[in-house]
Amino acid sequence: MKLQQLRYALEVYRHNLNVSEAADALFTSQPGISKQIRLLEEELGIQIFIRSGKRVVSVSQPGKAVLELSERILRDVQNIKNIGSEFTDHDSGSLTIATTHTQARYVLPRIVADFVKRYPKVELSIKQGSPTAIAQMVGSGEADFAIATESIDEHIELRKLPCYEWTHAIVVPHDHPLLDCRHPLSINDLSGYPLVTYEFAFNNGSSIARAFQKARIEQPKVALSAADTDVLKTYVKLGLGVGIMAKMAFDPKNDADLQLVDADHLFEPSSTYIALRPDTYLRGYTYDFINLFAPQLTRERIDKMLYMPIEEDFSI
Amino acid sequence: MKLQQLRYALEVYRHNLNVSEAADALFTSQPGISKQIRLLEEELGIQIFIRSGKRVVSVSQPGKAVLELSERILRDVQNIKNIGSEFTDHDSGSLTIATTHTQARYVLPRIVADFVKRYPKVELSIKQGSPTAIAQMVGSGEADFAIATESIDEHIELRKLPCYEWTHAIVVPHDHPLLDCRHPLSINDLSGYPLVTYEFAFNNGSSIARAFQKARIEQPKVALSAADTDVLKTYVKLGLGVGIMAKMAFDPKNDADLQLVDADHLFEPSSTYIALRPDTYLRGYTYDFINLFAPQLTRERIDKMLYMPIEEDFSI
DNA sequence: GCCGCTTACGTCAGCCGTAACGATG
DNA sequence: CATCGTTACGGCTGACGTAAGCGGC
Repeated sequence: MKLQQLRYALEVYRHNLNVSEAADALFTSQPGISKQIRLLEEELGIQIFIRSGKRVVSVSQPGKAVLELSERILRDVQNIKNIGSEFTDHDSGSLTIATTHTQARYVLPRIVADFVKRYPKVELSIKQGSPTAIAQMVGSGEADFAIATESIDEHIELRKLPCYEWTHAIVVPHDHPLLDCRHPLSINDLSGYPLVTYEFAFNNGSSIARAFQKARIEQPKVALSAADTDVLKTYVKLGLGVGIMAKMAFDPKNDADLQLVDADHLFEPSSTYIALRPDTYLRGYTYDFINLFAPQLTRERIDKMLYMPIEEDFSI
Repeated sequence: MKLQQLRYALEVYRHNLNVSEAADALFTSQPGISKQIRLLEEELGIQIFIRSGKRVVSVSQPGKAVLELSERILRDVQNIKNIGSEFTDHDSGSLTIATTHTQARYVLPRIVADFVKRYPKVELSIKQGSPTAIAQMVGSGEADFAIATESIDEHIELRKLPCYEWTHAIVVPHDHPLLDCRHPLSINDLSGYPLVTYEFAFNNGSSIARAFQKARIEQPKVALSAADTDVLKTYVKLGLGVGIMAKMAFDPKNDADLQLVDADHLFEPSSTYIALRPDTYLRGYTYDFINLFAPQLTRERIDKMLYMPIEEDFSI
């Protein structure tokens, strides 16, 4: 068994079982791929792929298991290579962060500025996506870690490091009737108006969803569900409704035509997490980035959280 | 990077950093090993081993990390090969069980008899050892799983599947004064006599230790601490003291010169676990063995326990 | 001087790429 | 007939074994 063979099989799998395409992606010849995969199958005594005539049409049941293990093996190979780079050239390499819009737009910029100053040789790339998408990016190794404010898909085994808490706020145009309200706002005050908020705001486990559930308002009227805060603010400015957004995303300068109303008492604070695979070798600068982002997360604390033996409790 | 190179490096490490010995063990030439390791080091840009002159004297810090990952990679490679065997020849292969004396002597025999009848082609081997030793055997992949009654070293990440509960009992010779006791036995009754019990009986977390602690007897007099029940019974027969042993290890036929006294009310029941690495591919017959041992552990339940996403809770 | 690792070199397996062939829809 | 995979074959890299060299204890 050769590492190449595993790599080839995986690449075919990732290219919808198209061998030629996989060959192109790996900058090698198509017959080479075919042959090595057949050799691997021969060695194992099983078919990884199911062929119809000469075409590869699906993955066999044992093939799935083989591909899964191959993935882990190749990830570990990458980990070993990372160890090398870490010690030869400890301040160059790459770092890929998957995150949501709010973080990328309102929180990360100053962190990133610090980071690139300290590590100019690190290729930093930030991938933006939905909470689900970023969890998958980390799960597949496409990103080194995710910064997520929303609950993360639970079926992938990721470690979550809590970073900080933040709160939601209400925004409205200056002439909005909600501002005439003389008492502290309640959820019921809000529910009279159409809402403008994040598309995942009413996901299970979200503090916004919980607040409305507690007030027994099952189906608040949502005028617009935005993927990001900029869109959200734009439509609030247009008078489409009352905005519920992360308070930290309010910018007094650019949002002068909006009025911020505190809502700390309406919604429980949310947590921002860093989520990463427990089985990756972290470069020194990765620890530093996390530390810049959340100062309480020192290298020691991160290691402890990542490698801490797992407590379990199975009842018979 | 080649799998061989990782294999070579690991083998050298396992043979006390002796390259020639590793070469012998792998049935290859010594220069080959040297060269491949150097090539690997060159590719990674780090020294895995530290050399003094021409001798390999220790493992570098990054080398430790590399070896650890290599170990996992090679385990996964073995897993892939196991998948192959499972589908080509699903009732032959090998199964290695690490366990303690009591299990091997009093519980496993009838299970093993059933198993070998069902799977005559499986090479079954049972390794006996102390609780710590068997945990290490599983951790290192030397054994497929452990059957343990005692608490297991926590720092290795093993999954524990509860199998059954059992209780301790008291044994004494027929003429022992303890038998004159007219009321139900208490811990205090016991403490008047020297004890004969297992050497790990007063380990932390043991139900025997807890029972004595609860009765405020810190240092019971232990006449003999035995590694296994047979030794224990032998010395109780000699009148050395009062035996505390697993009730299931009492054999009315062979132990006719001993008197069994129930002690269910004195010691909490203990649990027997099967402990295994969560990252191994289990052969069909392995599931069957576990199921023979603990009928409630069906393949589905085992899978669920092994692959269940892990709940975590880290506070800031 | 013996043990243990490295260097040097010849041999050969096996990986890869090109080209021709075959099957499928 | 166009697309996709297999078979056939030659070139070449690189892994391995043998033999010789050399630094430590």
